[in-house]
Amino acid sequence: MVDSDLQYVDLEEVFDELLEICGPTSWWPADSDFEIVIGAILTQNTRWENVKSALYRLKHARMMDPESIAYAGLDLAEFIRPAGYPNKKATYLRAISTWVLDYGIDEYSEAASWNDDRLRSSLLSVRGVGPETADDILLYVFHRRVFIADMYARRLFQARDYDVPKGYESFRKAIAPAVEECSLNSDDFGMLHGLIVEYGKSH
DNA sequence: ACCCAGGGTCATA
DNA sequence: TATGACCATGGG
Repeated sequence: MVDSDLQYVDLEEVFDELLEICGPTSWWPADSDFEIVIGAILTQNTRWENVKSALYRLKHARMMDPESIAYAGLDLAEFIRPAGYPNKKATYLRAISTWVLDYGIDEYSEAASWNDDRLRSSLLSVRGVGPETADDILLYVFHRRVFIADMYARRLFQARDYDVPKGYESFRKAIAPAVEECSLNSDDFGMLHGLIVEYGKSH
């Protein structure tokens, strides 16, 4: 049998199916948009339980704001150590926090006025922000209609005999027509990603 | 002890 | 363009 083409995936059907199985999920769990940005960096190749510990330590140290992190010293690495790669991620957190100070993340910010492509490429220019992290921020902070083409989504569609191209960007490009076509809004896509991850964890 | 998680960078070919 | 080494902690 020839594998099905991702461009014809019915994402609404997938959404309804997973919602039926898993029930509603609340993604992205956070107290603020800035915390989502920080969490998106910290969770790279890292379990969420470890990230929660690091986020708690930052909040407890009153550092959960762009100024504190952008100008933090060597101790920043110690606060986030539970999330792994402390030296790398401390550098990344300073970089994205500087970006936030420059362009903003609230609805009246300069960044919010950019279209999806410009916003995405600007995020990708930040050290430590790759395609998946950029999409996390586009979806959960800027509320754009974005499909997170991560490993969980890959496994889901591979299990359904779809031909999923290698690499994040190739996968994303292949499913882009289905994202365009479907009637899911930004909040739906946010829930969809949560459902795909929760479903993936339990299978 | 071994494997991997809600990835990305950089050097190399 | 596409691999591979590297980054680091905690849970199974």
